[in-house]
Amino acid sequence: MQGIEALAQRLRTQGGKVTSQRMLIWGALAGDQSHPSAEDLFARLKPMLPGLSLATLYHALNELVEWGEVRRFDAGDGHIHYDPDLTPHAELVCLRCHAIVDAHEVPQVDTLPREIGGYRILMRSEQYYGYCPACRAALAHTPGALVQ
Amino acid sequence: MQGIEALAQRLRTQGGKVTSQRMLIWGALAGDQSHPSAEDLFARLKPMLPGLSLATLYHALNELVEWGEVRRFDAGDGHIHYDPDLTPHAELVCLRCHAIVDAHEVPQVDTLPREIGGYRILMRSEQYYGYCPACRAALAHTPGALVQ
DNA sequence: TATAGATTAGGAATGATTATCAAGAAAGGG
DNA sequence: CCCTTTCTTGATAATCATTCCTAATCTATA
Repeated sequence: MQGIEALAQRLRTQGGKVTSQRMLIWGALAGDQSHPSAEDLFARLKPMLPGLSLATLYHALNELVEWGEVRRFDAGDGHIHYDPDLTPHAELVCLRCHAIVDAHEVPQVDTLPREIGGYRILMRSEQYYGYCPACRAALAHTPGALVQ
Repeated sequence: MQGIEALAQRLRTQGGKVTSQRMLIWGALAGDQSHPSAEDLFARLKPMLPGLSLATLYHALNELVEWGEVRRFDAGDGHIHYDPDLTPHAELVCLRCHAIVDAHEVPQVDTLPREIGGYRILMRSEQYYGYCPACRAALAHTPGALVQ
């Protein structure tokens, strides 16, 4: 039920306007598994929307997040990352190099509570923080016991 | 086992130095449930450490995060928030006003896998995004169906 | 106490994100 | 289909959290 049509529908319902920018931004994000940053998306969109402004992109992304269409999260690298995948899944984030990978190994309950503590819940986010294989190897040569 | 003594111990083990700044920063954060930002902490520390530099605070916080002593996360308000509570718990984050509350209602497994997908896991983070009671009320007057 | 190396303070620099506002589209009613 | 209203966009300036840089200071160790 989440096609570009449904998004347009939800936009109109809320009094928002369906513009080519919004549709293309959403289209560029939909199905993406790479957790892109705003700049990643900007570079990707530039060819098909040469006049696009960064401000417009940020604005549209913030709206998508606030409407519960897209999730944003912090990997510790100074960039905000966006993820259109709202199905239950966890991410692995490296504390050292900030690499991000989806963790499909982690079991998930696929029912999201409608409400918790008075909050109306729309999305859920789960991250596991640690050291990626490469950084583990790099840290192994360190005297300390950071990585057992 | 997590006193200020234990932290000093771990610092020394890794070849790091135990400084009053680090101890006070960690002390100001320990036991805090308010998910403070760097600026919150700076204001709190200034009285007891007048010469403290923001750069030092940021540096210390980044170290604490990288060492797995403290968790950082993004509430969407343009600030990084820090949480010293590494026990399994979820947070509720408002997509509109960015209020953050611990969600003790959400059941947790209290065993953290040592490793997932090659990553050495140190911490876990779980957030539920939606609208807080106040924002739900505010949005109820909106024509759209954002909050059913 | 002397030395080596890590850490800090301070301020300048960086750079991602937002604000501003005039110009340009969409929605909706006639 | 035209008009009006309202929302959205683009361009650039502004913001402001965070990081960088360097000399001075402190910790650990002998």
